[in-house]
Amino acid sequence: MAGGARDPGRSVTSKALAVLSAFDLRTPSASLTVISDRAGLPLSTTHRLVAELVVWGGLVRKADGCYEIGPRLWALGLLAPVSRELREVALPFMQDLAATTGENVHIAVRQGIHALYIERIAGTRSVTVVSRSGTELPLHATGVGKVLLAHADQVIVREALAHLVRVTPFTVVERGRMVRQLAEIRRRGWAETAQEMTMGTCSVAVAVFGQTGDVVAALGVVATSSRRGLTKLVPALQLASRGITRTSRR
Amino acid sequence: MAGGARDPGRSVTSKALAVLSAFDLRTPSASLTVISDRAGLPLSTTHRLVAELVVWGGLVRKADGCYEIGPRLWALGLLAPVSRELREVALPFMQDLAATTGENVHIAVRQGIHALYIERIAGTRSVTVVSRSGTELPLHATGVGKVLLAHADQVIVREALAHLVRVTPFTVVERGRMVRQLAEIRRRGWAETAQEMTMGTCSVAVAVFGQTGDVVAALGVVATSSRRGLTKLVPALQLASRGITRTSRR
DNA sequence: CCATTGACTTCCACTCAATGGAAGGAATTC
DNA sequence: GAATTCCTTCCATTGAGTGGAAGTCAATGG
Repeated sequence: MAGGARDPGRSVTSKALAVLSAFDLRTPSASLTVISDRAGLPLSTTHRLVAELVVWGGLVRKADGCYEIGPRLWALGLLAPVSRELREVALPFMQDLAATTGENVHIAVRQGIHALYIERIAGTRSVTVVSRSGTELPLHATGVGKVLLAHADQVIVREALAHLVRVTPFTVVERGRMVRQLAEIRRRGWAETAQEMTMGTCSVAVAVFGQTGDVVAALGVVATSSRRGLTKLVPALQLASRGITRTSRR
Repeated sequence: MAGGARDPGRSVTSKALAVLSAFDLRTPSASLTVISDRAGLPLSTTHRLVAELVVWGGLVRKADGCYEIGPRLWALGLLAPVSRELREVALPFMQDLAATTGENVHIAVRQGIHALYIERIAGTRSVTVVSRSGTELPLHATGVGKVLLAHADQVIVREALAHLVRVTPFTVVERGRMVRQLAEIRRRGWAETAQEMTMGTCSVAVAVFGQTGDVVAALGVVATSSRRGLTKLVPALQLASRGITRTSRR
């Protein structure tokens, strides 16, 4: 009866990965039907793939029947260089920054034309923030993003300048102005934003260099303070950035 | 010619997962040949699977040709409950503990008969520690492990008591003594170890409760101090534990 | 300079593992 | 108790996956 009406051109692996892709920040937990919908796969196929992922430990079935990402996949993700090399080294310095400044501290790397947030440490003044580990935000509207863009390849810069999406009324969407800002960031060594991503919050950020002198990440502080107040934190950020560089790749 | 000599009884998915399983803490980066060896798959099959994983973003190829876990897999792992619910909530409390006590703070959950370390915060006195996020250590030889075991199901306790492996000369390997220690831990609300996992380091730990009153994790401090000194930190640990419970599941 | 080695990539005819519609359960709602 | 929702199992069909072999490329060394 069945069997014939396959979905040609799609590998088993791609289907298994589609199942995993069904999970994201807004859908960290999903029922079989939801997974099947989101992955665009027949229910029976999804059922089989999910079962295999559960046996392996990549997914876990909760009491209510919904599936979640399992510890095995979590532990595997920790092996990624962003976690194992960057986060591991940067965390103590970020803690010190958060403790002494009282503000939220971020570290991010560039992923295409987005800033990928690796870690966030909440300061004591704890502003509510949009970013979380794993979040991607546009390069042009965030402090860390501007730093990463200022040190990116020309191809990336051109790509990013072509997508200056307006997020708030203060987002810089004029190419010429952004180009001038990027030059300024390279010159003075730090970037700033004022309500360009979220209304009511400002940020400053500096580059984190690898042992070879290339920019591997950006370290930033986000707060509700005025720009003036945040600018004072630049020396502390630069100190932490140097510490991270010195500590990495022992 | 070929084609016939398959490896029957093994699904494509299981092979793809075997490729991922080739990566671990000791092998966070591997060449195609190494992956093929570790996964027990023919080179050409490995090649195809790896290529698909790279396209998806689960693996990344470095300049030297070796593969590493990619950002996509890392971000996916962050969706696991241990990270999204527990770590996210516990981190600020752990930071405070590390800042005020100056010692290394750990949080771990039980995974079978092992303590799975979720996060470690280095104190200012920074002892070198064995644990890292994602590490699994025996329940009976660690402070957090003993807490988790003391509140575990009888089936688990029996299983764990059957595997009291000696790690150091001070590891508790006598069943009767361990049973008495577990009862004591339940009674007074905290566990301690003295050089039972690593020579020269001691630890104390307390349970972290979920909203329903069940033990979901264990919070501990590891240091080179004497047991006497560490015991003083129990109230601080208990305070942090309560804070974590209160903050979770808003 | 060419032989050798090792690591990776591509090729292709064969075949069995994957397929997915349908039917059967189980639990919940109306 | 009928309808609905969600999950699980079944099975004949077939094309996606297979892996040995041959080809490519770079590095080593005689």
